[in-house]
Order: sequence, then C-alpha cells, then structure tokens
Amino acid sequence: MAKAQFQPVQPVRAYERIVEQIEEALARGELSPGQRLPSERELVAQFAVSRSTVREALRVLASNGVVRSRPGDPNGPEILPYSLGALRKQMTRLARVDELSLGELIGFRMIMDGAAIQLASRLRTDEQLAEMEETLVAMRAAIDVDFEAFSEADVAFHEAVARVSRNSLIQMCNEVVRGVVLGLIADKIAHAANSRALMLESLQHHTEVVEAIRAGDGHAAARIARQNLYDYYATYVPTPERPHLRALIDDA
Amino acid sequence: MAKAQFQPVQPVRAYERIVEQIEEALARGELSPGQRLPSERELVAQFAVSRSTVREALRVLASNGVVRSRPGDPNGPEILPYSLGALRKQMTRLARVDELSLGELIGFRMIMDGAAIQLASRLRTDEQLAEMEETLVAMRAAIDVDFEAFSEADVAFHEAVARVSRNSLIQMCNEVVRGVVLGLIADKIAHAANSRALMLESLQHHTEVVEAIRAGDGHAAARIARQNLYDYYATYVPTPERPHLRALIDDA
DNA sequence: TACGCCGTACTGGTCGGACCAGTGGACCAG
DNA sequence: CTGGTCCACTGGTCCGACCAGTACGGCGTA
Repeated sequence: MAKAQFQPVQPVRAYERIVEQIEEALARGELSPGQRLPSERELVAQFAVSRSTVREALRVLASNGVVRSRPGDPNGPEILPYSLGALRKQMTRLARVDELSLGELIGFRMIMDGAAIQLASRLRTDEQLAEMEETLVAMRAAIDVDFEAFSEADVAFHEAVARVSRNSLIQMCNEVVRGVVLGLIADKIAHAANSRALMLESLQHHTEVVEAIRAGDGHAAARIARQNLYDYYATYVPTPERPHLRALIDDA
Repeated sequence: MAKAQFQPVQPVRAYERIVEQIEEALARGELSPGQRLPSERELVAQFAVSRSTVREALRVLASNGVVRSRPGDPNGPEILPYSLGALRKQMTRLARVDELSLGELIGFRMIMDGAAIQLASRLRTDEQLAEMEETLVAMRAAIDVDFEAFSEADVAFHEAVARVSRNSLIQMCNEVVRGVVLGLIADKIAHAANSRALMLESLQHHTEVVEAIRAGDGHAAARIARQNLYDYYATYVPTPERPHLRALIDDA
C-alpha cells in the first residue's frame, strides 16, 4: 500500500506562537491558576511583537477560559482555574448543529439521564437521597409559580442526581442537551393548555425515580427515568424516530 | 425566603457583541458553512468599529473553529463546517490537568458505546451486519501491521455501529472521548510488552459484540461492550473509581 | 484560438502610536 | 479607622501604515 501523504500547510501566525508558549508554560506548571500574567505592554516587550498581536493571543486565551483581563487592573490578566465552562460552550455548539434531530437529542438525554440515575442508585448515601427528596418538594412548590420556576427546580433535581453519580461529563452533557431541547420546544410546552398537568405528571415521574434509587435498583431506576423522558417529549418527536427511542427502553 | 442576590457585573466588550452577532446569524441559518464573511475592512464599516476590534472578534471565532481567515483571499473569511476539533481540544485540556478523570471519560465511553450498540442491535439490517463483520476482518489484518493501524480499524468499527444506531450525537461524543482517552494512554498501550495480545483480545471482544448484535439481544450486546471497554481500560483507571465503572455493568 | 505569464487590486497579518475609562494603591484630611 | 483625592498604570478601542500573499483579468506569445 503506497504511502506518500502530504498535509496541507498553513502559515503559523505570531499570535498563535504566543498562545502556545503561554499554554505550554501552564501545562508545565510554571504558570498556575490565580497567578497573573504581565501587563500587555510588558508582554509586548517579552515576546517582541506589537500590542495588537499580544492582544489577539490574549483574546484567544480568554475565549478558551484560560485567562481573564480586566481593564485598569494593575496586576495584569488573571490565570483562571480550570473549568468545564469552555467545554460546555463547545458541547452546546455541538448540540445545536442543524443536522441533529429532536429525536437524537432526546435519545441522547434518555441515555445520559438513565446512566446518571443508574450510577446514583449504586453510589448514593442516605444524606444524598434526602437532598434529592428536598428538590422534589421544591419542584412541587414551583408548579404553583410558573413553568420557568418549575424548569429551574427540575435542573436542581438533575444536578443533585449528577452530583451523586460522580461523573461531571455526564452531568454536563445532560445539562447542555436538556437546555438545547428546552430551547427548541419551550414555547410549545409553556403554551400548552395542559401545561400544569404536564408539570404534575413530571413531578410524579421524578418521585418514582427517587423511590427506585432508594430501593437501590439501578436497572429499574434507569428504565423509569428513560420512560419518563420518553413520555414527556414523545409528542414533539417525529413518528419515524420514536421506535429508536423505544428501543432504548425496551431493550435495556 | 429573602432574595436580594446581586450578580457581579462586567463590561461587555465591543468585540464580544460582534462575536455574538455572527454566531447568532449562524444559529439562525443566515450564515452557513462554506459561505464567506465580508472582508475585515468591510466588517469595519458594517459594525462601525475599528479593524482591531473586528480582528479580535474574528480571532475568537477562528479559535473556536467557526471561521478561517487566509491572507490574501479576496473572498473573505470562510465559515467552516462544524468540527469536533474544538470540543476535543477543550476536553483534552481538562483531562490533562485531571479536571476530568480517566474514570469519568471511560465511564462516559462505556455508556455511549453501550447505548450505540444497544440501538444497533435493534435497528440493524443484514447488510449493515455484514459491514460490521467486514470491519472485523480489517481489524484482524491491522493487528499484523501496528497499533496505529489497529486503532484506525477500531474507529471504522465504531463508526459502522454508530451509523446503524442512527444517532450522530452519540457517535460524535463517543469519537471525541475515544480520541481523548487514546491520547492520554496511547504511549502506555503501544509500548506495553503485551500490545499484540491486547489487540487480539480486543478483536475477540468486538467479535462477541457483533454476535450479540446478530442475535438481536440489545441488552446482552451492550453489556458485553461495556465489559470489554472496562477490561481494556481498567488497568489505567485509579482504583477508587473502578467500582463506579463496574456499577455500569452490574446494574444494567 | 489557446495557453501561460504578469500586473493589479485587493486580502489578512503585523506594527506603532494615540486616547479614554476604569482600577488599585498611596496619600491625606477628617 | 474612615472617606476622599490623586496618580500611575491598566486594558479597550481607534487610526494609519506597511508587508506578503492571493485571485483574477488582461496581456503577449505560440
């Protein structure tokens, strides 16, 4: 098998070298969160480039959540602690890609949420179980306010579950996709005549999940959670995709 | 319950508004991949800001993989198709500093891969099954070449599965995490004395999965797949995290 | 006519200098 | 110790300039 693969070549820009240098220094531990970078004008001297170039490098780092610049701060740009923020941003971008159907997004949620709950069933302590039950109470109260409040309480519940499941990736993906789906169908849900009924039903489902978690039956808990998500969203999913979602419940 | 929470306020920079506008136009579909943005100097006129500001906005978009600028190109900056590159970069960054543990990443893969295979068991046609078996043959051949070739064949297999599962979001997430994990432990695997044995074992596991898919038993197929991933990676995962991974197998 | 060279009019990358609002700290008056 | 003033400096933005690179159209040549 012949091998003479060439790669397209593109010029390396000066600001990229600066970004590289700073990221490497960070990877090597020479720079760590909380510390400050020299001021832009000093970086100009150190890197021997113009301020525009330094600034473009800092912009890139800032948009990646690595540093933060504040005008007037004599201490210079701050190196931020590592956070999932930038990853969340990219994940959100992914979930918003056009080619993704509502069915895929919901299928993804059914998987993520089911897995988180399955893990929670195994790992939860009694205190954590109590926390989850508290969020259910809050959720009940929020129903009498409005859909937005209910939605917030729902987030709180899922966050509690995710904390127990000890997997921040699952948590983040779940949260992101949840938000994107909500954005896609929020108007339909909020304006639905049976909005209140929907919320009550959703609460009922969440209660069942918590009971299954208490019982420690991960398989059942995950199954209930997926079933609930399916029931909640199915009316918005195109018919041909529904069997795929059902497969996630039936075959598990 | 008293509520007078204040939020820290930070100034909105001009370049951020520009990034917003362009990203929104993209989200609304007014801009799509392959199209071109006006030249920097024209954007200066449209946004009524200086070129530095426009350039900083473009830098941010470029670093997020949204656009690409080439010097001299009279068509202006190009809007890129969505790519997983930026997502992978962010995830790698976090994984390198242990913000994302190997256990979390592998747990995520076990879930995603299991789900994809579960779906595939239900949805596959005979032709697709044949395709999967072909990738197994290719995988066997690749073992005699080197680890990299084997790795490529492995990707081909998972892509075949993902195609069948009809959920590209699962596929993309799986692929990203797979790449990140591989990057973290590739050296250890490749230099392992039993590298060839590992590959053979992995092939055996893949074969079992395909057989389960042929049988149409989604539950078993997913379980086997997760078990295989666990076996394959477990030696690299810190001991305290392993029970969480086991829970994904045992409780399913 | 067909082909290839080349100039031109642009592009983005970088530079240097300028102004402004905002920040933190030193200093001072109460 | 408090509150205010001041100052040196910060980052945000703007402007004008130069350079190397690209696409394209018109040119001359065969």
